[in-house]
Amino acid sequence: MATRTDAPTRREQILREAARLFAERGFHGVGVDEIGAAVGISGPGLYRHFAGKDAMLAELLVGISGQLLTGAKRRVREADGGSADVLLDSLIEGHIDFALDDRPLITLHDRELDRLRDTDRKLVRQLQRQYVELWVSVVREVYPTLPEPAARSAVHSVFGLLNSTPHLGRPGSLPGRGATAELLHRMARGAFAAAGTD
Amino acid sequence: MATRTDAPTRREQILREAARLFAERGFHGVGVDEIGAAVGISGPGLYRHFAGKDAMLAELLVGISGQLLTGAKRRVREADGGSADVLLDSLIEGHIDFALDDRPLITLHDRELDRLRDTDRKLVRQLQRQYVELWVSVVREVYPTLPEPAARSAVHSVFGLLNSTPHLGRPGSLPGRGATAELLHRMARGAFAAAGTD
DNA sequence: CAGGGAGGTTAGCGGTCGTTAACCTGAAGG
DNA sequence: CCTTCAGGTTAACGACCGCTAACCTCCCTG
Repeated sequence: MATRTDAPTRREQILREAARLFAERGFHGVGVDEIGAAVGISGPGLYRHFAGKDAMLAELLVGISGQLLTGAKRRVREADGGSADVLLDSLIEGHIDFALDDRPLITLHDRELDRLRDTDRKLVRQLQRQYVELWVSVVREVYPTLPEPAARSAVHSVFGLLNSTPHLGRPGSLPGRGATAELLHRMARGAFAAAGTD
Repeated sequence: MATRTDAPTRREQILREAARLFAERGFHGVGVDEIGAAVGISGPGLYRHFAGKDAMLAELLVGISGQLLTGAKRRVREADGGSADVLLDSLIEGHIDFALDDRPLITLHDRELDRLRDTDRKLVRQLQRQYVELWVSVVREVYPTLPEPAARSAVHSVFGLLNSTPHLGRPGSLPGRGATAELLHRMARGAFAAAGTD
């Protein structure tokens, strides 16, 4: 067969397996030997690709936060001039896609942040904050009576709802990806609507 | 028999601090010396009260799951003969109280389960499953058209929403405990309503 | 008032972990 | 054909961690 569009580089392979293992057993619960074994090399061979175990986690978390924020900004741009209501649906859809397709990353993203070095942690926190604030502004446009602190709480809570995908049973026991995505979407909108209705 | 308002025993003190530390830095990220220091004794002194570090986590997780389930069963009993709608509100209220008052435990409860020994993990899983199924049956009574798999997914998602309290900022930056509880309650009901409306 | 248990202490052992050092190898390039 | 180098290997080091051993010291009680 012809080479695929992008053969996954070894770095990406390592990051993928590291994410899975970190999500399963926690950052401190996984040894570098295990990560190496997961990609067919062993232990110290990883140091040809990363400065250390911390660097893998940092790259994962920065990547996640950046990807979420970039995607959200793109959606805002594409919806320019449209209704805030449609934009909110778009944001929800994007977040659900991410939560369903990259469960290990979603798990890491709100679990292992404190294991980062100061500089990396601040960067991730900043990206996450921008993402939240973007949502908050859209939510407040859809529900103008909702005070900002309540809107921010509501956004965090809806993230909790959408990020519950890892608890939803392994893919296969679900009613199907599309049905699950739609259910989550409806629930998120329902939650926001309930928050915005005094 | 035991009086109800005892001064916290050393065991309880240890469990409390261990829960906080485990939630902050992860089970593997906390050393026994730190736990000891948090209660004013040092390291190995903990072994006068617990068989080991694992035993502390086990007691915490079994305690959480059991407490949630017991509380839910009590609420079902007290609501006997009443409407399922009121009962669902009662369950939500109980879960919110727990999520707001014991944030470290809520964090541990869905994060460190895999660090348990087989026997303990199975016990915790069983308690959690009973708790979920209790919610599912109540939700299906309130929204009879909702299929069981969808109801179960909805329950897990609402747990994700309610358990988002640790992300809501330290207590003090919130609009107040009562207002936060009410907001979470409304959002949970809104999410369920959206799930149950085809 | 002996003595024994509850609840501490410090020293240290054995194992694990992240990381480095030193070495190997196959393929590309002039 | 020789060199270079990316990408591996194994050995080993130092730090840390969970836990045990050995010992101490109150306080309660018969």
